[in-house]
Amino acid sequence: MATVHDVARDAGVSISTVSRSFDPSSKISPATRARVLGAAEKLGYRPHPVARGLRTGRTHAVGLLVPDLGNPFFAAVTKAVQARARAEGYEVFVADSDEDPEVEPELIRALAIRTDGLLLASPRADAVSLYEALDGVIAVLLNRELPPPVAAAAPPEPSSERPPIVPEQPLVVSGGRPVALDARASVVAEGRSPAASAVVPGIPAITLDDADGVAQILGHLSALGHRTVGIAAGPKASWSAARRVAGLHAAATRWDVRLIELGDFRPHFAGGIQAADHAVASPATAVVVFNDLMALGVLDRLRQRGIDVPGQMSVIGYDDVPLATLVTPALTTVRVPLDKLGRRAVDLLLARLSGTTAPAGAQLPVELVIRGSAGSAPEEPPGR
Amino acid sequence: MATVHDVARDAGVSISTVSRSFDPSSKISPATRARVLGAAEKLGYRPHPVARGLRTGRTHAVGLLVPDLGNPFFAAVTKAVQARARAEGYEVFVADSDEDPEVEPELIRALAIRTDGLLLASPRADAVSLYEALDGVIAVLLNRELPPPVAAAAPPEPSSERPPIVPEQPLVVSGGRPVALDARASVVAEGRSPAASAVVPGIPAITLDDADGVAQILGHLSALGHRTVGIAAGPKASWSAARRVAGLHAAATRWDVRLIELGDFRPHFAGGIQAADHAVASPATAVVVFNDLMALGVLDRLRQRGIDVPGQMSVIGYDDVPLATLVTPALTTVRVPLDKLGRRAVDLLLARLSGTTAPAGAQLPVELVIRGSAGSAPEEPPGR
DNA sequence: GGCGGCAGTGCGAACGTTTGCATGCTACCG
DNA sequence: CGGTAGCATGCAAACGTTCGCACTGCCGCC
Repeated sequence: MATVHDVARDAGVSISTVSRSFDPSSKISPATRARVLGAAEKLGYRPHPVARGLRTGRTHAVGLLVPDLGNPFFAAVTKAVQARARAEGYEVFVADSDEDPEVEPELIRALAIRTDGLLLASPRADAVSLYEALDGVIAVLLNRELPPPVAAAAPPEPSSERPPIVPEQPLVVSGGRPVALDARASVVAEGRSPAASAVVPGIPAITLDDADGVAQILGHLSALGHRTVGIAAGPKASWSAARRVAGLHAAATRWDVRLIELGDFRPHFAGGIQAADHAVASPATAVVVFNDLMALGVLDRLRQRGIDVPGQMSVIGYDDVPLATLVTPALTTVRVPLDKLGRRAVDLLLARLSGTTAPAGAQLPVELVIRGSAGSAPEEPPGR
Repeated sequence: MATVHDVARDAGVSISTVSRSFDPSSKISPATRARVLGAAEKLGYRPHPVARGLRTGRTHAVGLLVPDLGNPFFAAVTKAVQARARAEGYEVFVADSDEDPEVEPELIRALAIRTDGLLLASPRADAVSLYEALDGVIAVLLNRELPPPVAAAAPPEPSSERPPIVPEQPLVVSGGRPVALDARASVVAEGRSPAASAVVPGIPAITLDDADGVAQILGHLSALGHRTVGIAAGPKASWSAARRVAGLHAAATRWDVRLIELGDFRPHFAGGIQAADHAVASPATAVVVFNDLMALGVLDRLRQRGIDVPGQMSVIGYDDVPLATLVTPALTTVRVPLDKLGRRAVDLLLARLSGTTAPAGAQLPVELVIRGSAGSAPEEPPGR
């Protein structure tokens, strides 16, 4: 591999000049620059990223942590992140935690040490572990918020239990230790929920307007005459799962719908199969499912059991993965702007890295897309 | 971040000693080592990978190129690769080419410059481009072979056309330019095909025993009475797709089956939908599909068109992705050891990196798993 | 008792960059 | 015509490691 020295020798200049020739903001006489660039081209010189990284402290790489690459949701996010980062001259390290919250801190540390910043997609670990692991690292969350650790002044639980992952009201910090990232500006609201404009301190995050998403779902079901709907929730450790359940309860009172929590399921096809059995055993006439992968499982299981969708049971998913269109009946689901989610997260991270005063995050709007898997409630209550 | 200097000061030794304390093969008095390690622990010291990389020329990172992370096949491979590499102390960069052969060379170059070696999963680019881009880089192929560029002595085509991607007979190189990687040992055969033990020069590769896979498929279909079967092939640029088609033709003569090539399709659910229409329009009573994702599309489309599977049409997929079990009828498909594929590729790459004389590659056995989507041929030829 | 050997440690160079500072040169102005 | 501003370039240090080499004791052997 050619180095600056080789180029310098060939062009008859010093290595400083070579280096500067690659920096557009550096003043170099056009003639010299042309000569250097020519020589570099000839020798096939490319600046060595590692050496550059050592000197500048910038690796031009970012880390991405996902719970499961096998989930189309995260695969899509990864694709988007990777494409955007690369377009901005950044390479991306990917780590898959296999849905295990325990390993996340170590993965975060491993990624952080080689990268300029981290993207954490739906991390499953609890807030305390995350804050510990993220100490001193620049990060952006995707699809999760993380309020700063509570102030020591607050009445401390004597137990060493870690706080559960539950969506909390944006909390006003009285005297908490200042967050390293100083991300206290207000969230840029793009969604429709009024809460979107609330102050959310902590690590900057790109989230989805789950409240609005589930509200749209429930509104739709209510309009179709459903009065009893089941919730097939995602994994306990999922912030968005908890958040959506909370959102559903909020919306349920508004539309006078009775909610039945069918349980927490693994966010996979197989989890959906389980969920379907729970739904059938319940008086629900519709089931809202944590994600499309599960919803496809539900659909398949219902067909297997001879239950007509949407005639006897309506099913609504979340994410709008490509498969959703293609199954029969096509899945009514909530479209989330996956590529935008990834892109925005990268942009936000890069902005923070370059020191620009970036917004503390954003909440992206989602949209119910009505297809065939949800229909009018059956005339008489299901007699199964 | 603490550096060697901090640790050295704290432990009262020189930085060399600190560095050596982390190298198990270095002789350091146990007392000193303990003191150093203690200080390092106390200060939270971690060797800086970038600085280390600069000095040693080893980044302890590998690159992985995939055509599409959205495809469960590659998602699974990525997971496996990532897990294995991490276990061996390597981080992995992922690049997704979005099924575009054109961008692969640039992605390869970008990855290669920051990593110790590359894993190329089913690269779509032609051999010449790949060899150009891989000049001087250590790489391992997954699910594709790459014979070395033909010797200049061979009658050269006057045109500048790039050679198409077709599986070739393992070719005996008369005087080709020596392959940088010197990977000419014979392949470790794990499959059942006799050809598996043939000499395959070029870049080391972990492949699947496609010949055996498609032979099993055709044997099964033949036993079920099918005499006319359609082939829904994958993308033209896919080496394995071409290879499987070739394998099918070889097997067809053996079992006296008539093959109908339905066309090349995008390796997605949507591609399967197209393929299904082609199949229905043909006299085939069974269709063998390039991968499961497509096969699921076929299944769905057939159901939509009211065609019973397997009563009127049998469908066989390839890959055995998780969804295959869960759909109705469950997909008869070929199980490929995805995680093993990833693991072995990493192992092979790491072996080459460490200079151990590693095998030139391996071919992994595959296995037809019989589920519900293929059944006896209909009594009378399909009258559609 | 002297000396060779070896275990343990330190010194300093090197990896390929970037960048602050010094320097030389040109050109302009008084 | 001399001084100086400012532009273009070079010098050298620094980033945090690793590792070849040199050095210091100490032990044991003859």
